[in-house]
Amino acid sequence: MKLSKSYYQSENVVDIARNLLGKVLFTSLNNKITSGIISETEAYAGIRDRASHAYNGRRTNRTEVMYREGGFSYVYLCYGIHYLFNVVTGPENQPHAVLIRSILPFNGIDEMARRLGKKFVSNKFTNGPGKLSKALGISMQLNNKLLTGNKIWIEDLHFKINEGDIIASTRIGVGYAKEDALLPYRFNLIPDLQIF
DNA sequence: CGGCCGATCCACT
DNA sequence: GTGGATCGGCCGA
Repeated sequence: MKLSKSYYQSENVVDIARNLLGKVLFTSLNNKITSGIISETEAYAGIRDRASHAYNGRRTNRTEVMYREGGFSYVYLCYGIHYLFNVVTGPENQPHAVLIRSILPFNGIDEMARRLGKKFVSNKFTNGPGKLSKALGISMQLNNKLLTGNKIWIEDLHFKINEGDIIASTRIGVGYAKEDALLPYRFNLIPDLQIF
């Protein structure tokens, strides 16, 4: 059920970003399992992508994990407040990553509501990269973790996604990336898709 | 060092 | 539509 190491190590990060739609992101923290169906992703394509933290081969403590082989988590603090979760993909030394931008709450709804300080959970509480991290309990302690391990992982539960269920568009918040800001590297499930 | 700013979100108006 | 929260990464001196 868990996506395998070889899944993450395939070469084309844009294909992986598209293929991750409909897969299910899990965390298991303090014996609490929570999960959500991935409904929005963005590809960050290595050292040639001006929007990527690894653009032009930038290699720092923060970005080091991006250079590992595919199948590790890359979590970082954004705006001093929000934790953003990425999937590292591709072979070693090719710093590709997929940002998970939105999930549909699936397992552990009550625990997610508790983390969010809400009485209930709906899609709109997990429809942003900072929000879904809060719901799933993702913070820096889940950085640089194997996605084939038992703290954070992704499963294929065989929800069928068709090409027509996917909308491609430009990435959010990367205006600084010049011409690369125009790349169609963002993928959404269509809004009212019936998965079940 | 100092200073700028970000792969965001929410509460305002 | 605007601005504040909040802090670590990054770059240039």
